[in-house]
Amino acid sequence: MRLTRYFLPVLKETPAEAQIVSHRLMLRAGMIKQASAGIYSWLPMGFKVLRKLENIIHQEQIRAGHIPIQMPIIQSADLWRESGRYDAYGAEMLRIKDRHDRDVLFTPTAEELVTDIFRSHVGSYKDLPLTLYQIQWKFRDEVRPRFGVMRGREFYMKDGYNFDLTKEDALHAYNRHLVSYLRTYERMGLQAIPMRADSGPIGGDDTHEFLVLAETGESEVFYDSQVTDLTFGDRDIDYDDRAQCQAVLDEFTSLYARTDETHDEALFNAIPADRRRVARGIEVGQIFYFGTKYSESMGATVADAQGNNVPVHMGSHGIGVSRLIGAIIEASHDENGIIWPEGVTPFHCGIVNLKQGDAEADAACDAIYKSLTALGLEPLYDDRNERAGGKFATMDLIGLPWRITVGPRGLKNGVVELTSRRTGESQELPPEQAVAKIHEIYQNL
RNA sequence: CGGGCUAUAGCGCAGUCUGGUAGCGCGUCCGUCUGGGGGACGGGAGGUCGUAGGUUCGAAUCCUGCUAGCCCGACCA
Repeated sequence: MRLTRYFLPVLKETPAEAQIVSHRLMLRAGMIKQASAGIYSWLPMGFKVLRKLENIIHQEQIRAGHIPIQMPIIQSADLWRESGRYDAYGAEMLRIKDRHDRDVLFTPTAEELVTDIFRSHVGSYKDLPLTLYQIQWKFRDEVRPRFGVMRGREFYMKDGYNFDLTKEDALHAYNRHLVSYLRTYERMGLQAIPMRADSGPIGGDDTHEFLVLAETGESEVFYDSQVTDLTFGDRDIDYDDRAQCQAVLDEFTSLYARTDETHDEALFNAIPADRRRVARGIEVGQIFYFGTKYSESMGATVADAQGNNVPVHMGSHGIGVSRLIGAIIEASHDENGIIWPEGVTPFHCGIVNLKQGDAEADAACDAIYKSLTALGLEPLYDDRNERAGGKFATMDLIGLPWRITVGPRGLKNGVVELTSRRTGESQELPPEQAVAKIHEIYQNL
């Protein structure tokens, strides 16, 4: 993409309404525009990142054997009365009347709807296990939205629901979700620590929240420092292998790691003092096993092998997609702007032409642009007639992980500059080698 | 939902106390010179001062209602 043909409304100054760094940077980098309190339009670059996260989530969910669907955002109140949550949910649920004066609502979550789909079409244990998920806009009418997309009212969320014959099967589904979430967050360049959590209004027995450590996190967290040494890496996983999935869960949840909701001072103090950590975290996902809570109230049963109708065991599992963008920026930025991890960056690299209009510099930039594009990479070429300082400032702000700087001075020696946004380190090398290097970086991702 | 604050050009702000020609910086548009970390000079465009009413010869400024947004708390993915 050529910057002169793109829509990237960057701001030099910070809008007054933004307090925390991710909100400020998202506004300044032209990713979002507030439409009203807690509701945002996603401008091209923000939308691009959102799509990248979504793609990673889809890939990892499908890899785990889970099946994508899409459910409506406006739902009838009837189903919610059936589960008893229409009255239980409270003012956070946005209730609307349609033209026939029927009660409808903007979905805050979809247990009722997915359970209705299930009970309409599934009747036998032979159809299990089944996990359906969607990535869809949700609405929770927060009393006080804040922190930009991290605590909006409208938010984009992956929500998945497993249906299993037995508790053991459902716990395996729970473990599958934990494993797939670990992989998902790592691909996004994030460390998200599973912590024992409280089940809240969704209800249930087993639940873990995934937290990204950040000073601006809304939750206070307590953990054993060894937990941050754990990485999933590129290990092979067989999602049908129960023992293997269980082993991953054990590995990642045995060390002490809890939010303030479930914090246990005595257990925490049993950790060697030098490993005790108290910090703040941003919740970016949560997994639940809640058994037959909805299947019983809504009659979601299957015939088991003996021909008895039994309620299915369920769980639900969420990833806050839009808030993840805020979390990634909170975890990865400096005083000049965002630093995108390679896995989620809106463009793979920036090309800065230091002297727009100079025949040689223009030609070299065009050639680099074409080479990168031919390799399947997406560069952002700053071809504006701006001075170098302005172009560098924009690139730093929007945070592309790699930058190729092209100027007449370097071209005289046959070189361009390749710079890492994260480390600031630069190397001079011929244009073809810079292209090859970028290609290599993304191939190894 | 309790407490506090704000609303003036695209963004950041001054002007309000003490009523009298609506300003500054950045951005933006045109031109010239520039050209390796937000450059210089010259010339433009852009605001019914959130909204409705009131006081007054006269209201961005004083008074009242309303709306929107922000911060702290309670709540929450």
